Amino acid sequence: MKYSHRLSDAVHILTYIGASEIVEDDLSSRAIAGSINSNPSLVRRLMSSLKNAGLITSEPGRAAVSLSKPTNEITLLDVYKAIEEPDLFHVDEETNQQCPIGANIQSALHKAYNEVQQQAESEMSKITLADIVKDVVDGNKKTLS
Amino acid sequence: MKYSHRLSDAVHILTYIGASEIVEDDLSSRAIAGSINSNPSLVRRLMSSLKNAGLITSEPGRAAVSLSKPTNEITLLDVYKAIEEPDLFHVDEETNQQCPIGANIQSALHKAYNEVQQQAESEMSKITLADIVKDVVDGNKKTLS
DNA sequence: TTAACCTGTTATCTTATATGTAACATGTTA
DNA sequence: TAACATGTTACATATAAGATAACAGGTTAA
Repeated sequence: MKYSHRLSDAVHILTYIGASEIVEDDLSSRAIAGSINSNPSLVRRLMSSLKNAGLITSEPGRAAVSLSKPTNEITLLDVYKAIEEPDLFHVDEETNQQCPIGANIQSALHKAYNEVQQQAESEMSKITLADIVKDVVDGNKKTLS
Repeated sequence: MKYSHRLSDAVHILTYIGASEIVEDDLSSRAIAGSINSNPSLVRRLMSSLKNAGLITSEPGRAAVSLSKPTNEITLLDVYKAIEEPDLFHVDEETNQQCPIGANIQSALHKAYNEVQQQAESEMSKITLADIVKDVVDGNKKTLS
């Protein structure tokens, strides 16, 4: 998945909810889809994952989604784990076990990838939805002034 | 691309070259493909990218590829940049510019993603081909003993 | 010099995935 | 009861990775 922007759209949804004071107060999937320039079904599917991860609260029939936690307690890592595959890189699991290289490269790569993954996740855990919302709100103020 | 193992296969190729003393000394694309359990054409295409990045040296007609640098001077980051798209995450570039959120989310996400990218790349630059080769060779010794 | 091998490149096919879109069961509200 | 919402599923389309084949041209050894 190289051309995916699921994570971006999921953050967009959370930002929309968290910064709803600067938009018309319509939190329907249709209104959020309008902001993303996508469609309500995509939004509802992403929201389903966010809901399963405990990041948002919603009810059938009511356009009344809300964040389950304050924006400074929702990290980029939380969204990543709710939405994306767990691993940034993938080991080729089909290497030739009869070859000394093929038989040992998988564990060597897993070890290397784990180190990169940990650093990336550590950084993601430092970035909160509050940071994103602030950047968006500040950017909007700048436009208005 | 989510299910890609191009990076793993590229590291596999470099490891095969760098640890060729523990395999039969055949460095043809056919032999390397045999270790990956793939096909020679894929190997040659990846090698083409590795060659463009200055990591390996090869000549048409001769099965005599070699590393352009010592294994401890080739990092995982070098391979990543030679093979993969530059960005781990992708910003949705189609957001609604008429919406305060849609108009400002892109730059906020770019900023956040850049921080994660930098940490990941920093970690990748610390992992060298020498580390991978060592793990593979050690793993092989363990099997033989 | 010729047969057998190789590299480097391109093209095609298949498969996996993301997204767009529609549909529908069901809940909510005025 | 009409209008609108969510939550879920199904399907079509677009994109990308990988498998495979083909071929022009270089290399090597008998």
